[in-house]
Amino acid sequence: MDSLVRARIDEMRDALLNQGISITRRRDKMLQALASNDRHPSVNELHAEVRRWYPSTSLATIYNTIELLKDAGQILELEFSGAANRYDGRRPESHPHLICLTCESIEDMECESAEEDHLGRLSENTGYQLVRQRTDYYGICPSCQEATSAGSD
Amino acid sequence: MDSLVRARIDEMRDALLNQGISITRRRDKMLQALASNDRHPSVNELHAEVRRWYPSTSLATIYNTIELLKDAGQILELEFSGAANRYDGRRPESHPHLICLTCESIEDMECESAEEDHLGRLSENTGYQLVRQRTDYYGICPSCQEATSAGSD
DNA sequence: GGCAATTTTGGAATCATTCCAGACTAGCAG
DNA sequence: CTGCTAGTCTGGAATGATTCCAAAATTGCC
Repeated sequence: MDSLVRARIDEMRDALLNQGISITRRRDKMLQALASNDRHPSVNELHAEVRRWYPSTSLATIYNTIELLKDAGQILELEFSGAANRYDGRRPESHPHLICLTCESIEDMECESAEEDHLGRLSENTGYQLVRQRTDYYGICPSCQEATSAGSD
Repeated sequence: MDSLVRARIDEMRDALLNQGISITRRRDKMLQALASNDRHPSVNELHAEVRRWYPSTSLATIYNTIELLKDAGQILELEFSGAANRYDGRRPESHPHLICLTCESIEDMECESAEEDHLGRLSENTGYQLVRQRTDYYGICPSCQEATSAGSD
């Protein structure tokens, strides 16, 4: 297993332990699923993954664990109204995403800037106590563009 | 009525007419509600407003009109999973918002930069055909901060 | 082994949104 | 004025993600 993945799992685990939350077997599998999946999985995908090891796992447990991780600041939730929410457990801090309107894939956008304490500065300018940010770019991903142009001629 | 509001209504109306969509009385009221409300109303609020004039108006009509406006590029939809979506009919192009986690208010963020053809440039960099962007800042608005500190001492 | 606290389950409840079939309306032709 | 047609609107049912809840299961500890 990738050492970065392992490090990330430990980070999540420690954060939960620090809040007095025990790492049960299901929760452990869920951390693994989150740390090793860069596709920004939905609750259903996480459920399916954990179920591969513990088939009796209920959806409620997945939702419950996500709640714990949110409280611990260890997961980023991308909300959608028409579709299921998606989760980023690899990089829990605010960062921009590229979202394909066709295949619903989501990937992290590499972003040079990320100036230091961006939220802090904006908080001063706006008077808000800002705690997080959401930035998403919506469009058609390269592979869906190909698929479309291939079919059209 | 504010002339900017009136101009915005005409803009939406023309956009719909250009697509062969007629402006019925309910739709007209809805355009007025959207153009004159800067609080980023939810479907329920729009429904209540249109109902003041046409009490038989059903929710489906509101959703339907929103769909028409989205297709015409005349409304910005802010999706949320736990709460109702919110709409910005005054500035349909992508722009950042300040969202209060306590009172759920949403306001436009004035933003100096907005460099020319930002999406176009990012499209080249990423390979995506980007069509819109979502940027939201989440925090506690000034008046909720006051309310909290007032109650705590 | 037994107790107490926590975790998990499964199903019901909630709620925004979508879907749909039938009722309605506006505008036009005769 | 009457009837026709296309488009609009209604009300309620269906959908689906999420939340809630009480009971069952599990865990850690004495």
